[in-house]
Amino acid sequence: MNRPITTIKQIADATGVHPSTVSRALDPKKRHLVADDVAKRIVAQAEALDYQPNRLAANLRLGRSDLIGVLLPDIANPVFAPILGGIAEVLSAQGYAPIVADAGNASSQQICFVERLLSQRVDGLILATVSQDDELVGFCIQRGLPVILVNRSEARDRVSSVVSDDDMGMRLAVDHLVGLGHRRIAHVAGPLSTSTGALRRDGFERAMLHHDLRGVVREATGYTREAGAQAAQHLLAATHDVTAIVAANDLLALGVLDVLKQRGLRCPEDISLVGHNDMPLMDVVSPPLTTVRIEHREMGRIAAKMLAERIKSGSPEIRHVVLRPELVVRGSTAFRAVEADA
Amino acid sequence: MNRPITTIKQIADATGVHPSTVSRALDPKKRHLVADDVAKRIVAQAEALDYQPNRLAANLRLGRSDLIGVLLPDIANPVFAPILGGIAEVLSAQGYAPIVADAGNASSQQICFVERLLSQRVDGLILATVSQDDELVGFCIQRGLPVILVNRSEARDRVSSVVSDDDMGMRLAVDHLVGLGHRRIAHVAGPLSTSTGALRRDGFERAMLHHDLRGVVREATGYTREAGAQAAQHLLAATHDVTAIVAANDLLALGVLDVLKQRGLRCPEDISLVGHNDMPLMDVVSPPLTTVRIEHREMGRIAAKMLAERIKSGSPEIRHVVLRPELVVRGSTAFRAVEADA
DNA sequence: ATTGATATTGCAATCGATTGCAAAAAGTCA
DNA sequence: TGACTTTTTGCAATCGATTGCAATATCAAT
Repeated sequence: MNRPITTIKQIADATGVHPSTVSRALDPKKRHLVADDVAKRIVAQAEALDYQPNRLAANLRLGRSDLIGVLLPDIANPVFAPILGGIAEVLSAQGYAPIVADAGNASSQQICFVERLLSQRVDGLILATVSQDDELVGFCIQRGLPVILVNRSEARDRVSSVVSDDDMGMRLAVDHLVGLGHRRIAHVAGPLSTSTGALRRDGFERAMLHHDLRGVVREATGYTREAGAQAAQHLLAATHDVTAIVAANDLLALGVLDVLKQRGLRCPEDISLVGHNDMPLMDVVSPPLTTVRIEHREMGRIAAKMLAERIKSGSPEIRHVVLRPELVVRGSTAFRAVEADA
Repeated sequence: MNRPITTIKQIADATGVHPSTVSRALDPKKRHLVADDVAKRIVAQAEALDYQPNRLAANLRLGRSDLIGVLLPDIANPVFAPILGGIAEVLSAQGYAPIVADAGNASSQQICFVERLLSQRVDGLILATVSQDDELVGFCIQRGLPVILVNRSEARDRVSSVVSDDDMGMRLAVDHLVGLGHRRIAHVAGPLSTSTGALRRDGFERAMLHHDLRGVVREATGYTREAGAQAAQHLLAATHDVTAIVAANDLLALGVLDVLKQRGLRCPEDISLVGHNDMPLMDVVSPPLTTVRIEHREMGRIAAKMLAERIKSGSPEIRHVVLRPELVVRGSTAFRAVEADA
C-alpha cells in the first residue's frame, strides 16, 4: 500500500548482481554491456518490483534536472494559455517537464523566481516576460543558463527568440482599415518597454506613413482591459475625428470597446476597431473582433523545440524565429461611415 | 562568465572549515550550532561566491523534491488559467514549484504523465482531470502520493478535494429562470463521467423538481464549444417549446449560442441561456452571458494550501471543501417571451 | 588544577544512480 | 596448453548537501 520505493540496489540484491550491472541493464544505451540472460532477469525483476528510477539521484550525478522553467508575466492573460500548451506539448515529448512561474512584470521578482529555479537546477528557461532591455536576460546569460524568449523579444539580440512579425501585423491592420476608406486612424499602443508595444507602435507608424498618413498614438500602461479603456478615454477626449482604432492587443481592444459603448459610439458603424493576437473567444465578443492572428501554440512549440536543441547541442548559436501573422476580418471593422467624411 | 557553480565544499575550503559546518551555518535552523564569528565569515563567503544551494542534492538526501505535479485536462480551456494561477501563487509562497502537465482526458495517458512525475519524485499532485471513478486516483493512493482534486471530484471519497457546490449552482440558475417566468427549461449537460457533468445534471433535475418541473437533458460529449453546439442541435431538433437552456459550462453555452444564432433564434428574446463558471471574457460576449460564477483562482489557492499542509503534516486526513457559487445576471436571460406562453 | 558541562567542529555515512577502471570470465587461435 | 582478445561483471568514486556521533575546545565551578 505505502510507497515501496524500489531502488536499483534492491533489484541488484534480488538478482544477485551488482547495482552497476542493474544500471547498465536498464539503460538502453548500455544494455549491450550486459550478458543477455542477465539483462533479461534484471528487467523482469525491475518490472516485478515496479521499479521507477529516481531522477533526482541520476540527475545529481549527471548535472541536469530535466526541468525547464517557464516564466509568464500573467497566467490569467488568455494569450499565454496556448503558448504554455505548445511548450508543454513539446517539452514532455522531449523528456523535459515545465515548471511554470507566474512571475509578474517586476524584474526583481522575476529574478527571485529565477534564483529559485536555478537552485532547482533547471536545464533552461523560456521567458515570456522580457522587456526591451531586460535585466533578467543578462542575469541568465551570466550564469550560462540556456534561454529562449517567446512572444516578446529584446532590443539587443543576446538570446534566441520566437516572436510574431509585429511590423507585418500592423501593416495588415492598417492596410485593411485604409482599404475600407479610413484615414484618421489611432493606435492604442502597449507598454513601450515591451517589444510588442514598441515594435507594433513603430509598425503602425510605418504602415500609416506608407499611405501618407499620420495617426495619433496613445500608450497604455499595461496589457489589460482597464489600461486599454483608460488609453481610449484619453484618445477620444483629445481627438474627435478618429474613425478607426488599432489596438496593440486584444485585451486593449476590449478596453477600447468598453469605452466606445460607454460613450454611445457604435462599433463598427462609428468607429472600427482592430485587435492583435486573436486570443480565444475573440470571435464571440460583440462585435466579433477583427484582429491580427498569431499562432501562439505554434510559437510555444517552436520555442520549446529550440530550447531543447540548444541544451542538447550546447552551442550558443542565436536564432530569431519570426512567425507570420494573419489578419482575421470579423465584425468590428467596416467601411468608413459617410458622415464622417465631412 | 560561464556557470561558476559554487558548492558548499568551495565555501568550506575558502573559509577553512568543514563542509558540514558550512551547511549548518547556512541553515537558519542550525545556525546556532556554529560559532557566531565563523558563521558570519561563512555567510559572507557564500555571498561573495554567489552560492546557490543545489536542491537536487539536498532533496536526494531528504527524500523530497519541492515539486508538485499539476495535471490539467486541457490547458487551452480558459477556466484552468485562473486555477493554475491560484495554485502557482500559493505553491511558490510555500516553497514548492508546480510542474504542469497537459494530460488530456485519457486515463492511460494521464498515468503516463504521473509516472514521469513520480520518477521526478514530486512531493504531491493536484488533479483537475479526474472522472467520477478514476483509475488515476487509485494509482496515486497505491503509491502513497499525496493528492488533491480540484474543480472535479470523485464519486468515492478517497482523497481530499476542492470543488464548487454544483447543486447550488444549478439551483441558482434554475430559480433565476423560473423567476423570469420560464417553465420549459432544457439542460445541456457535461460529460456524465465527470463530477461536474453528473452533479450539475442532478442539481438541474432536483431544482426543476422543486418547482414541479421536468426538463429535457442532453449530454454533451465534452466540455467544448463544438460539443455544446452539437448538443444544442439535438435538443432543439427534438423539442420545440424550450424557452431557456442551462448549460453545464460556459464553453458549452457558447456552443449553444452558436446554434441559436445559426437557427435565427435570438438570445435572450427567444431563448434565455445560462452558463456556468463565469470564465474570463464572459461579460463581453454577445449577449453578455448570465452565468454561475465560480472563484477559480481561490479554488486553486485552497487546493495548493491543502496539499502543502497534507505534505507537511503527513496525516492522510480527507477533507472536502465546497465553494459557494454565485449567480451573475447579465444579458443572456430575460423574461419569458409572451408569445411562447401559448 | 581537576572535573564536568557546554559550545564548536570534524568525520563519515547517506540519499540513488552512473561510470571509468580493473578484475574475472569466456572465447579464440596457434 | 599458453598467450591474447573480447565479453561481462564488480569495485569504488562521484554528484552536493545533510546529520548522528564523536572529538576537541572552551569555560565555569570546585
